[in-house]
Amino acid sequence: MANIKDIAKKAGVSVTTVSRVLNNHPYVSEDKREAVLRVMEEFNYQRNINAVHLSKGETLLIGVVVPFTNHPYFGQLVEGIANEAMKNNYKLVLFQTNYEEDREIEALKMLQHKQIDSLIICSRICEWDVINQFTEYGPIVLCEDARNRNVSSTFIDHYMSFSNALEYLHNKGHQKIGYCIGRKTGANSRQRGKAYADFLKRIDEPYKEEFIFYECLHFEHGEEVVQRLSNMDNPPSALLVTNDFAAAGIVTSCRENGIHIPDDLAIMGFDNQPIAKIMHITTLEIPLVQMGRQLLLQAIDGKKHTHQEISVKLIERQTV
Amino acid sequence: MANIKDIAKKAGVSVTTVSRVLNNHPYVSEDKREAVLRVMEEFNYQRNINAVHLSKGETLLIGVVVPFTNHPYFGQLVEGIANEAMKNNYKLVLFQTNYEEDREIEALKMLQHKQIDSLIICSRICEWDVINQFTEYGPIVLCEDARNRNVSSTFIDHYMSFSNALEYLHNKGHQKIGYCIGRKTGANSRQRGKAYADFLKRIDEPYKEEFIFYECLHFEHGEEVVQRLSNMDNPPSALLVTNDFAAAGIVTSCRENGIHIPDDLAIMGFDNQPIAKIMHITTLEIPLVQMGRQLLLQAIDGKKHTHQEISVKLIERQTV
DNA sequence: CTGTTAGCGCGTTCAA
DNA sequence: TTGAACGCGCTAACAG
Repeated sequence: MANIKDIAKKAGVSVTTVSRVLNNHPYVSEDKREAVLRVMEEFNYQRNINAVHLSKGETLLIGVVVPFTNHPYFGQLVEGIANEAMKNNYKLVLFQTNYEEDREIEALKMLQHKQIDSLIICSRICEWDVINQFTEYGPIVLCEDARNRNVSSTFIDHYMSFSNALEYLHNKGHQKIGYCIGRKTGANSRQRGKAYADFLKRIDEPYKEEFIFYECLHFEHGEEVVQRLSNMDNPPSALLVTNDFAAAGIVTSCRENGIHIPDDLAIMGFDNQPIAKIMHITTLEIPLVQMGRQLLLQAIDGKKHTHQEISVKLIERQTV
Repeated sequence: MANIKDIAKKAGVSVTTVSRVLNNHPYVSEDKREAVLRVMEEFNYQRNINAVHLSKGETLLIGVVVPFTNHPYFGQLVEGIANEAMKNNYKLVLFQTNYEEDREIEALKMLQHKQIDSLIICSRICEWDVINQFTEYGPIVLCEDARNRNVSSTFIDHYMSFSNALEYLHNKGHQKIGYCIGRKTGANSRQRGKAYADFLKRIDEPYKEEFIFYECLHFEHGEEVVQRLSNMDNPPSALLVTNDFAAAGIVTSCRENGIHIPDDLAIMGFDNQPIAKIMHITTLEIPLVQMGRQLLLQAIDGKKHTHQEISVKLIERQTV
């Protein structure tokens, strides 16, 4: 493939001049510019981006770390990131980690090696000391409260949201409340767990491990939850479900099993995905697409570390 | 940041030797290797990947074009691609196109400019003449029957599958059959449309435009379908729904509206997503994750163009 | 086993 | 306005 030197020779100018027309610099006479352009056309010239990257030290690539691609929560988040990336002429490198720490480290290393300009971590398994080792190499943006850290972040106050949701259920007359969540650990999950424990103390209810359902990520997991619920002597009368699809699965499964919602069991979802509307699920709206946008903007800003709290909204429907 | 030359100087060897230990080449004495490693440690040496890319002419990056990230069909496909990419030490650059041709062209141009080694197009809006302009720059892999083209492909025989599915419904006693699909055009959609038209001719039924439902992508679209169905004087008695989530939405919406499945309306889904199992939806299994794997392997093979047909399997459950 | 050297393709300073 | 020359950091052919 022809390179800048070939073009220069053929057009009878220096590589510098070619480079100038390539980058729309001033100080190139119109005739030379045209000559260069003509030769480029003739040779079907393609500039080698990697050489540009090497020369400039940036790639216009931004890494995005997600545990799973195939999940509506991350799907919406990535959608927001992708849209904003497009607008700003950045491309995304997707890291699907399955919550394996090595995959996250790979992503961090790509930042270190300058193959990506910055890194957005939508959810992580690795500890802070790991991330801290890489903050010097480029902007890192988290999707969790990281205000006291050396990175940027866009986040929800999960402690507060969860507390409010629990309070809401309590005000509706529920005393025995359980919750379904994706995973046990994780910054956001821990916040929610703490909110739950504190809430129980406040209303003077005992903490029951069996009222918490983990690995609740997809629609199909609703069935397992209802299964377990049916086998309980003293099941919760309300469930906070941190994902609308899982909530929809629970609602569907309840119908099949003759469990009436909200009378027998109240369900409160999270995210306000479209499915929640169709199935009339009361939910806490989290503007994921907008959060994605924000994450990307922080990633390309990179100036200093910023932190943006996003607020949630209760959407009352018919499952509570 | 220290570079290979600094390391060489400090370690008292040549850059070549440093490069050799960097790439695990043989022919490096143990003491020199150790000396180099020690200096690297000391300087916290980071190799500049872009320089490697420039030198080698490859990036270990593979582009993936999808219309939407946030869709279970593409979610599963990308999951398969991502898993296989991980195994082979490739990373993915994600292009979310929203079916805008310009976005697809951007991806093709990144191939042309060698920022990615090859490109997987999961679904496209652009015409073949556009793609043909880029085949010379690197392997392009499509997720549709492209056997007579200058690319590789992994595909389903959608004409055959759709025909079989229609035949199955017909054998179950259905004469008035409609279908729901994502979009009007697109290679796969056209194949299905043709199968549908041919089938109607075969059973001597008139082609009714109102029996076809477009833009049926998500769970929530099921509601609209059922809405339209309810307003028909002479609605179809069976529906082929090319997406299990949309099928699930239809099933759910039917329940709410007192339409009994399968007696009033038979539903046949596609993909065999987990939701289909939970909701007992009869469906055509499409091994998307496996297809994703295959797509990636074709992308990194690149030797010559290969074409792989994937077969589907009917999963009988309770909605037909 | 080791080092010299010539690229890879482009950006950019500096002098003209 | 222009171009020579150097630098970006690394790989690999070749010579020793």
